Amino acid sequence: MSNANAKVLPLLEPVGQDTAPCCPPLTERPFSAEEADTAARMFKALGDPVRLRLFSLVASHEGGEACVCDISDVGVSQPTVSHHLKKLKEAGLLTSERRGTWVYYRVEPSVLAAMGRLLTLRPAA
Amino acid sequence: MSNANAKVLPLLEPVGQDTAPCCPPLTERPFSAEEADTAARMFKALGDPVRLRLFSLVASHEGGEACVCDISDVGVSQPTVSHHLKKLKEAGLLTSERRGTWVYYRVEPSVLAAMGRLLTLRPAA
DNA sequence: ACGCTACATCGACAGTTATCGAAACAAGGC
DNA sequence: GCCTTGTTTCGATAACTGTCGATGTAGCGT
Repeated sequence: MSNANAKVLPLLEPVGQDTAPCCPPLTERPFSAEEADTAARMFKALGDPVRLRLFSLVASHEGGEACVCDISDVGVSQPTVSHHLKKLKEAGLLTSERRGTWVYYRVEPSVLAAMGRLLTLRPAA
Repeated sequence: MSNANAKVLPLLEPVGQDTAPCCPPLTERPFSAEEADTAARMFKALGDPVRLRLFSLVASHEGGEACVCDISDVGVSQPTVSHHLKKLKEAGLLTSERRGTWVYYRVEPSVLAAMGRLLTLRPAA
């Protein structure tokens, strides 16, 4: 198995605090096919109600992280929760770490900021 | 037919400039099932590369609007373009208006702002 | 070693979605 | 009226996605 995370977003690594993590604001110029593909993957990850709730649960949890046991009460089975968390992880929105029996998930702030920047309106134009 | 837009987001109408259009920031508190359902619909609409490109083309076009003929060059057939535009419209992200032979699409700024707000990080906490 | 708990993966199924070609519809010019 | 151009709708199909139960794996406690 060796969870070598083979599907993390390629543009995640070089993300700093002021570097453009993936794309310019949607309103700035037409997206290329590549940019659209990258950005759509992130939006799609949040395009499911269960995933959105899980993400919100992690993001709003004390300390910015939560173990699966804390957030499993969203009305679907445990395997389904695990499936969705994996999707969020593959989209680069969450990271996970095992500590003893439990696995803790936390949000990736830079990606969240990147998506927010995508949706900014034209300053004044 | 009578295009009585029967599927516009219910929370679109009462949106002002400072009222919460749908949900608090994702990081503020766990989303309810209802909130998640509403917000996920918007994210899902942008979760497709073709739709994202179309949306970006409209949003970045001169005057904030574009006719279908201006944005049909995204690599899919014309019916498919129309299909995606319809989806974006149903999600409340675009509005359309027919002027003579052409149909013009423009972005709904309030919804864009709402999604941006959803993704804001905790101010300082 | 054994069982128990927390979490992940597998395999299958149902529902949804993206895509196309063909056809219908709308507006304008002849 | 009829034809041309632009756009939407229709019907069909292939691919994807969410969901589950069963099973597998990792760590803790006895």
